[in-house]
Amino acid sequence: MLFSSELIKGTLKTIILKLLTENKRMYGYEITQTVKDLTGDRIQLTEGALYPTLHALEAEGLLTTETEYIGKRVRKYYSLSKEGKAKSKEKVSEFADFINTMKFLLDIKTKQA
Amino acid sequence: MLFSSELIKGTLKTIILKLLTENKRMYGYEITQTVKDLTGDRIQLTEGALYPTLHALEAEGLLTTETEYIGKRVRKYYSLSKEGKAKSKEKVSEFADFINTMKFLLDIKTKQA
DNA sequence: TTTTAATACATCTAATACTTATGTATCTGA
DNA sequence: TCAGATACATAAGTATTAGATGTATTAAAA
Repeated sequence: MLFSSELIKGTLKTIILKLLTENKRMYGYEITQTVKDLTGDRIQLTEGALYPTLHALEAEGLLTTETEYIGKRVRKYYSLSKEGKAKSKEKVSEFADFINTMKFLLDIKTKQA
Repeated sequence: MLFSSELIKGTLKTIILKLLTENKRMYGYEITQTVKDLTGDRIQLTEGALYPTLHALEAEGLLTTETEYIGKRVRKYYSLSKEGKAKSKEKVSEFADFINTMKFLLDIKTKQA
């Protein structure tokens, strides 16, 4: 990863939930590629982090799954449950607050979208 | 802490280095109070996290120390070494990039300073 | 045609960082 | 006088995750 991995710690769940808010359903590999593409290779999720996190989110009842076969290959799609949608908003909002707090603390100017 | 602690993970060194860039010298307790004040109680550093980190930064050669007595009480001041100053810029800059990347990824609008 | 790279799932170990708990001691104000 | 704040610090336990490894299929290149 381009970013020191410590930085990304704690943001993985938020990233996954947000992506699923916008894409309805995604599978693991797709998530890694989408994040890679959207961040210009700056964030590359490792499988060792991704899959345990997906399983954890599912166990928390935030994600539901459906399995499909593409040819002989299994593909497992993840979607947000109702609670997942609520949690997603909450997490993104918390992260936005965090960014503002840190911007102030570190006196950072960010680009405006 | 108001922020879920996972969010703050990986930012402690950056916060310390940045504060020392602006204050020349600070002692541990002062750092915890300054962060608490500047963030409106949203980030409260615990001593169990702070002191090991200060010692680690010192061991890396990024900080220098001087001990003073206030009455009979010891106070240990930390300052940035030359390498520490460089590292501070680097860390803050990396974090700024990280924020921009995450803002884009999560589609967040932040307040401009 | 074979073999390499990409797709796609997943687990395990070791390292790291942090929280929580604990410990010591001084100073100040009610 | 004694509780709360100041001030240092370590230790044990928890959690996260990078990196390694494993399995298998499919597509593309050599």
